[in-house]
Amino acid sequence: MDEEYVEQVLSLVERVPPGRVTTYGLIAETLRGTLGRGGPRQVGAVMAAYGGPVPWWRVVRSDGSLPDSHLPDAHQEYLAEGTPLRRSGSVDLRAAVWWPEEE
DNA sequence: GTTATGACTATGG
DNA sequence: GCCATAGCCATAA
Repeated sequence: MDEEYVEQVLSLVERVPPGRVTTYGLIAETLRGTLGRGGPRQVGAVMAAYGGPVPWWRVVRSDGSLPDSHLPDAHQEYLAEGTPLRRSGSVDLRAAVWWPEEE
């Protein structure tokens, strides 16, 4: 099944360094390069189903804002990790974005 | 095969 | 950066 896809997604999320974040689209593109399938929405679906154990707050939308429901928890983690935030509470992507390949 | 749905993205305002 | 709209990938009914 898509167990492999799930494994890859979670693996990448776990690799994100503290204080940095990545986006659904970046993960999706990386996996599309290796597995040749999936998309941002699939990554989101995987996170919704299996994202519990991993640092899901380090995965944000392409504009730096977060999924509606996670703001309170995520904000707390960002403060603890020193993730660059903007006044609105969204992440400052320009400073915090992390590309899976650069590790 | 067609529709609806979802932790999405690109584009225009 | 935020809002609305259109497009995308995969799954389910």
